[in-house]
Amino acid sequence: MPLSFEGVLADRSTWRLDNCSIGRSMEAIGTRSSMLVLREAFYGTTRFDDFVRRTKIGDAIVAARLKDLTDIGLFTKQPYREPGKRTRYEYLLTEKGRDLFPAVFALMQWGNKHLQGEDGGPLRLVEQGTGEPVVIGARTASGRDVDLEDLAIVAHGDWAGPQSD
Amino acid sequence: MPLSFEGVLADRSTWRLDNCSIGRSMEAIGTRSSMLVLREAFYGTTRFDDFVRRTKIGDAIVAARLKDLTDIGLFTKQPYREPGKRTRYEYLLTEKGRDLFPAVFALMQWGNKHLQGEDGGPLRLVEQGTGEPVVIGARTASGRDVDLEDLAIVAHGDWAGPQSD
DNA sequence: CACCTGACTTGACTAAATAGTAGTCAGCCA
DNA sequence: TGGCTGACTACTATTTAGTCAAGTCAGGTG
Repeated sequence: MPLSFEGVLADRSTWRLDNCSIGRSMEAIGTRSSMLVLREAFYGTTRFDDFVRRTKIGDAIVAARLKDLTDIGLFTKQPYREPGKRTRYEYLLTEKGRDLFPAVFALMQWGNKHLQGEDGGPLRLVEQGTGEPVVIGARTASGRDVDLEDLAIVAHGDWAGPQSD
Repeated sequence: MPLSFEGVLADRSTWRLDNCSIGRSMEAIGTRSSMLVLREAFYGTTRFDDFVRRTKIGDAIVAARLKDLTDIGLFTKQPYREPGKRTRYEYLLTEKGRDLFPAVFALMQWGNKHLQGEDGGPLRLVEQGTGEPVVIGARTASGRDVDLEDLAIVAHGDWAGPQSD
């Protein structure tokens, strides 16, 4: 059995979650187009036409996504001006947006391993400078790797009591 | 600027991806219901009615998701038999399914930090036994933490040449 | 000042995900 | 053997995502 529950959560039959962070995250950013826009932003793209060209998503959807993601605080709009052009806006990741990088690259890592051919997909994450391969995974604050079997879930905050239904 | 590109990828204007692993992953599992079913599976749920009860998703959708996810190889169906009942099937995560745990818990971690109130959501990941907090993030093979600014992308496999359009 | 361009916006439509309800069907039990 | 239960399957409706084409509009250029 993967993963264990500790404390009041130990008996899985006595509680159920209705404000699950995974569900909320998926509601906020759980579409292909959101993820591709975020991918591009992590790749350094900031301008509308670059998002459109590099994601191959239509301009209407890119515009809608940038608006949504800006509304929920993943991007900020900064005015910029190219000589001889009028003022436009570029879309810069906020901390909230940047904090998504483990999620986005975990999907890339999984896709590389399981949805591509033998070669494992076109792109790899490495550390800048050293070129060492980079892996997205779980570890403790003190730096130990943790795999699924060694994970546990604990209740946190005021939501500490099980409630059944 | 977050993240850098190395080698042939250095000039972002000369290439574009059309077999991106992030896009493929989202096509395979990029729905709220898939993620919630996977969450439950990581929590140890294996049986149909438990998935239905614990996710609050309707039985029709759970059945569809379990079928999809089994078809693409994230679950296997194993027959089981309770005394006095007929044979049913339980849904067990395959390696391909288990490999998604960084992606799923990265979403949880992000949601805890950015989509919940002050308390940061109801559940926390810790290491079994020690109770140490667990974080999903990037690190090198040799165990060093890497953050976004120190990441780089390199081309891999036969897809090594830029192609523009 | 008419024209053009880039960055969106709008609208019409298709496709996919989700919700809710109503079957189906294998087999245990009376 | 006829009903009951649990695990699905099928159907309809609604909502959301995505495609495509056309329209808007600020402002710089000829």
